[in-house]
Amino acid sequence: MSSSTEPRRVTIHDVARIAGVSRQTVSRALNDKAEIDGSTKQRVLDAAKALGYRPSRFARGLVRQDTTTIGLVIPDLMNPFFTEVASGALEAARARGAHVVVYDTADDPETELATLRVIGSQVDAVVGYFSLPEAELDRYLPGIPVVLVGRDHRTPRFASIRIDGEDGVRDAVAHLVRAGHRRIGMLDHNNRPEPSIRQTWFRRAAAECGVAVHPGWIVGAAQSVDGGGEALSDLLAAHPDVTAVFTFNDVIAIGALREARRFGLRVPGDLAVIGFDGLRLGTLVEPALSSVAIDTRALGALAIEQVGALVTGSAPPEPGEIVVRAVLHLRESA
Amino acid sequence: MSSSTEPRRVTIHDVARIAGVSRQTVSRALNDKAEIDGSTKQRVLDAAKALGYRPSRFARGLVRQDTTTIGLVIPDLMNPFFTEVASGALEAARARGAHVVVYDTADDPETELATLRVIGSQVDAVVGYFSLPEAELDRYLPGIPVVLVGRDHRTPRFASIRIDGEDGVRDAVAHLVRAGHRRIGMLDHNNRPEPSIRQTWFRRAAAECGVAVHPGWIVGAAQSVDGGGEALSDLLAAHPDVTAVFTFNDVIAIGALREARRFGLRVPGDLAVIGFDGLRLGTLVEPALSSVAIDTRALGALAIEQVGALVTGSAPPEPGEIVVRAVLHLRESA
DNA sequence: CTGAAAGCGCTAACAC
DNA sequence: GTGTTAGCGCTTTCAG
Repeated sequence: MSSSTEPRRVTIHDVARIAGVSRQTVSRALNDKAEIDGSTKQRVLDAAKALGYRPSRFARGLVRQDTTTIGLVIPDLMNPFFTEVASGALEAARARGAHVVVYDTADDPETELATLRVIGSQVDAVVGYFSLPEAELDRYLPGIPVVLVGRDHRTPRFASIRIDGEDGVRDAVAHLVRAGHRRIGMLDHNNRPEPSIRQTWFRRAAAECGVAVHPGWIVGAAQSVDGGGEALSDLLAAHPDVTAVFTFNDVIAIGALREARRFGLRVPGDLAVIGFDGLRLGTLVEPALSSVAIDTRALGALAIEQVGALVTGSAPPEPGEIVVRAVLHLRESA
Repeated sequence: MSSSTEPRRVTIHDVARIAGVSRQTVSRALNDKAEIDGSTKQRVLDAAKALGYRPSRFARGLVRQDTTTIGLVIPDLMNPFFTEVASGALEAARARGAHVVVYDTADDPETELATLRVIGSQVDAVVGYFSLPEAELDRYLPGIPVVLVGRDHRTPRFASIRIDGEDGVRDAVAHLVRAGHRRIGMLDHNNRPEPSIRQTWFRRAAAECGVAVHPGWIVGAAQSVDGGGEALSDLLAAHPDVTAVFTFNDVIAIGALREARRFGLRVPGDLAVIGFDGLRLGTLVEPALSSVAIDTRALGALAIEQVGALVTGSAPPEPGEIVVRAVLHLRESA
């Protein structure tokens, strides 16, 4: 979308000419400065309106460099988790007087790369969820402050916010075990070949609670409601004796809830379900979803704070220095 | 958040000095231009990295004015309707190579005003949901292309996208009547004193179908799930004989669904529910929500297209010229 | 292949 | 009160 097709930009110079004053006076009138005659000011304003003049944000930004624009990169706005994070980020940015350009990478590395390519010249700092290696980020974002959310940084000039759900997951598993569950499955994500860190927490917690986790009890799920349903279906087909599931996130858990209902299983009676994220959405489904909850909006706000700190020249934190902890929220599904 | 506290900006001039070349050569190296010696280029790149140089987006934008930045103003990102619209808008913007700065006005006129005050100098065009009168918009957005979503424009230089749900609502009411319902209530919003246009459509449809609408059958609801629940509770307390409800939107409908369940009512057996918006969310609840559906993502995309047209100098459309129609999606709740 | 000059549109200083 | 002079940092001519 280029503006170059337009006839020619109306500049402050044109307004000055029409109003019969200098450019400086035009500037004064437009910016509500004190030292200007009332009638002159009105004349300038009229001329500006008549010409359809509007100041160039670039020229203005160039001379009084006082606004911060932050690029917020998320994989999928339609995923309620990222919506909540974005919402918190927007609110924090507004409080700081910063502007936020939002980029949705569609959960796709190509799109993420394309975003990286254009973002550098549009914003003062970047915060978000990336899948690309840091070398790539560093390459396309030379010198630009970057805050990685949900993933530790290695590049010294970056910052990151770690999400620590280990205690929360331990509480979740302990809760299930206390309720008598011994065969607890997990619906992990299937985005990447490696198991998620959440799966690691889950296995560790199970071991600590003294319950074994059969390899077949852990199945991969696409990160969607349907994906969660299918994964539960697979799990139950192979291991109908599983009595509880922990899921990679709430979206998957909600799919599992729905699938359980279709199976004729009662939750939590026949099958207990605990998700991860603590989305608002989890309170709307029936039964309400128990979850290892992150304060998502606070996470978004924290991300903005961190990026603001980098912009104003603070030293980047150590990896793992900034942490958001997830805690177990028990509702009805377990 | 000001950058003025920083020591001093590293400019292209500094890089040129360190690399022992002219500024133009630096520019050439940085922008991957052809006419430059390989070793010179490397030297420049090294110097740039060593100094932590990064080009000023303002200076760059000033000289090659070729990127469009659109301001997207929405009342509440946490409301799934606006999330979906925003998502569609982001995707369309990406396709056009435009950048989108998102502003959440928190459904509050003060915040909306504050947003207007800063947005004008940050974006090339504005699109979104506003509650303020056009005179105010025009005042703070002088000369800037504006697209109003869900509300007709009067100011000639503006554009607007009308949402027409009249046929869809008629279909919804006709469906209910066909199913035997004669006492159909409505949960309208209670944001503003006036009844919503959706209520008007509802009354008109009911009249056409030959069913009377008792004034007490229409109650106001806060635009939230809880609000929907409370409103249904009020309605049923006063008029337990109502057998179906149409709601201002899906969020309210989902609250009604939940409340009906608490009341021990079966949906659609004891109470039929039809919402408005057609949110994804409606497919996740139990029973799945029937709704007069808008293609929200297409709406967002259309908004971006319209604003793009204005930016490139197209004549603004007439009020009511651009229309998105809502159609009845029958699922389980009616 | 590289440099010098000119200017993008605006505002902060300083004159008058 | 208003105009003049200098840039803000960058890229685009156009010479060499």
